Amino acid sequence: MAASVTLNDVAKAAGVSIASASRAINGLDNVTEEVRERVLAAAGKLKYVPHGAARALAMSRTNTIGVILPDIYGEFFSEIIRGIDVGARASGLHILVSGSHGDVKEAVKAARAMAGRVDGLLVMAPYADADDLSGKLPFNLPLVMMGGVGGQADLPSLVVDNHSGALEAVRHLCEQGCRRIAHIAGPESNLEAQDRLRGYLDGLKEAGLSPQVLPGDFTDGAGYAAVQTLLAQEQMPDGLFAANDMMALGATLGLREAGVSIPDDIAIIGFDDIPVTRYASPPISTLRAGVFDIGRRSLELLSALIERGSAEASASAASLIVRPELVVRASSRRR
Amino acid sequence: MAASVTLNDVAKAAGVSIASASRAINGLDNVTEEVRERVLAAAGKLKYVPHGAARALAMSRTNTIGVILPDIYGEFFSEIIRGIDVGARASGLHILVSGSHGDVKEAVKAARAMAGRVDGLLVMAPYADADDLSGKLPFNLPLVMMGGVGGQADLPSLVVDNHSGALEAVRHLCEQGCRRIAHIAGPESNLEAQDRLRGYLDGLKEAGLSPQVLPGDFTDGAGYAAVQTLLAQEQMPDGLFAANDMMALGATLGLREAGVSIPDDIAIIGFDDIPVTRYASPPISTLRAGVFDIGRRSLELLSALIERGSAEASASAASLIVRPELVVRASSRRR
DNA sequence: TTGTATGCGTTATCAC
DNA sequence: GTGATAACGCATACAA
Repeated sequence: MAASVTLNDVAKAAGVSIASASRAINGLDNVTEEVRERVLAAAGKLKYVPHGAARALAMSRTNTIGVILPDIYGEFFSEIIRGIDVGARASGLHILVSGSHGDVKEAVKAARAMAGRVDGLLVMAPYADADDLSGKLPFNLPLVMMGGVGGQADLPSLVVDNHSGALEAVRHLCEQGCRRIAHIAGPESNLEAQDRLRGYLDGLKEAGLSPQVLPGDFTDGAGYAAVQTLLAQEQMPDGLFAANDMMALGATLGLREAGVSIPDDIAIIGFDDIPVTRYASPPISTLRAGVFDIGRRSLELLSALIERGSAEASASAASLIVRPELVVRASSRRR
Repeated sequence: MAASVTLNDVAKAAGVSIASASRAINGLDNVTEEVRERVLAAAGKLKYVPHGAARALAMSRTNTIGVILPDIYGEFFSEIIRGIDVGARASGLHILVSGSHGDVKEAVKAARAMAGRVDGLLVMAPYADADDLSGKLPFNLPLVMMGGVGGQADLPSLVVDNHSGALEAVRHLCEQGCRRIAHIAGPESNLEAQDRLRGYLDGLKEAGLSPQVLPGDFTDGAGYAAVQTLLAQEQMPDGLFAANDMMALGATLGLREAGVSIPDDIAIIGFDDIPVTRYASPPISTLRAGVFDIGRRSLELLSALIERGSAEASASAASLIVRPELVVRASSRRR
């Protein structure tokens, strides 16, 4: 059922060999103009469409890259995908996506399913137990890791310097006069969240302040819940650093509901700079990790690896470390 | 380079024929337990991973569906993808995505590239000149159209009743006491936008009001720009219906900047119910098209077509029409 | 320039 | 139960 009319049919209809038909269709120059026209005409009439899998098998080239993300939707991942898409279009590559849903096993399974169907892999797996990946992922396929912790399995990767970003967030809040700075953490098993937490703790130590960490899971609901905890305390913090923007957003919602003024009563800053931060009221300060760029540059890196041909190059490539940039908006600007 | 260790290698290492190796790995029952263990052990040691393209070619089954959207990121499409992803996981299908970037040619090109690599196609192409699709798209592959206009090329499809949704939006604004209701339109070539515009015009006629239509392109920037036009008028409208939520969002931003009160000075309603509408201030009223459900149900429909096997079934399947639901939030609630 | 034949990695149909 | 072997649809080295 799949693809009924084959190159063979076209060749037959045009009265040439299958080889000539192939050449004509692929635009090679060693075919008479007359033959080419006959073949193309036949192909058009029969509505011939090349069979991707067959071509991939014959050429061992798919012009497709596999993308494995924790999820394939939502503000954050959507931006990553946008970056990848832009890069992919530039390189003429298609995208096979898969969500690992926070599970390493799923990620490995997805990668296995992609073998032989992609020319390279772009994977983001910020899981604590991601060491498993190093051994199970590379089916000698070019591979680029996105995010996660630097040097993970010393694969080529693009990582964000989460620690220094968090540090900067804390320093910024201090500069705005905050003295009691709380932190809404990301999932405990998330490596990036861990680094951000460490940065927060180091920042507070540096400033001689005492930390307060609330649990979170990167969702706006968690931000909202954390704020409820805060509101129940005898004393509210005057600064809040959320491990990502969605939680910061949820926090502002809860705070507004409670009539707490932002940034006067409490200054807020998030992390990632997803688009929605600009639409919030007040607009949320954040650390721009360049989510879009992470996607785009990862793809460029991968694309280069693919062109260079060898999967070995993959093992030698250096990791790019992206340093997040402080973006101050109304949620934390006091003067 | 692609996938170096093949089934042949495994068979050789296990000292069996390639046929037995295949059977053992695929869990068929006609193999000795002893052979199976030997094969699995060899496969594990050699890190064998089946070659997707080869398997697809041999089985003419890819367990993958192709998804073609105008774009593969952003609030709206991200929600569609989420729906598709949920359905796909349930059916054990992988997803090959591609953005057509508003161009029919691109969509066709993407579809061609997917032939032989997917078991079915899910396409959204709300373009005015999408008639081309009907002839060029179906490479006798199961196909489901998402959105667009109903009965487009009488392919099985899932469409939103944009006209009735728009009508409802206008009626709602009227009920809130609005007398001068403006509309920010979507792209002229977009079929869904056209229907929403028609619904708006019909609604105004019904209420005996005179329309004002501002051009737009579904981006927040367009909403913002439209508001600037409005602000420059001698008399502002007291109701605003944006053809989608992003434009409504941009409009509220512009209005807030100008110190116009929402909904007291002007009531606002959008269309689609993308997640960000809830985070806006004030939260934006909208028509819930069930973006997520469109994705999920489209996939279910496609999945069923694939199981049923025939591409012909595709031609007989009926179209599902989704009627959007009015969601009233603070941006248009006056009492 | 054109056609023939082989291989890509699997599955599936046979005999054994 | 197991092992040759023929597809699957295409590209290509080689021969003509």
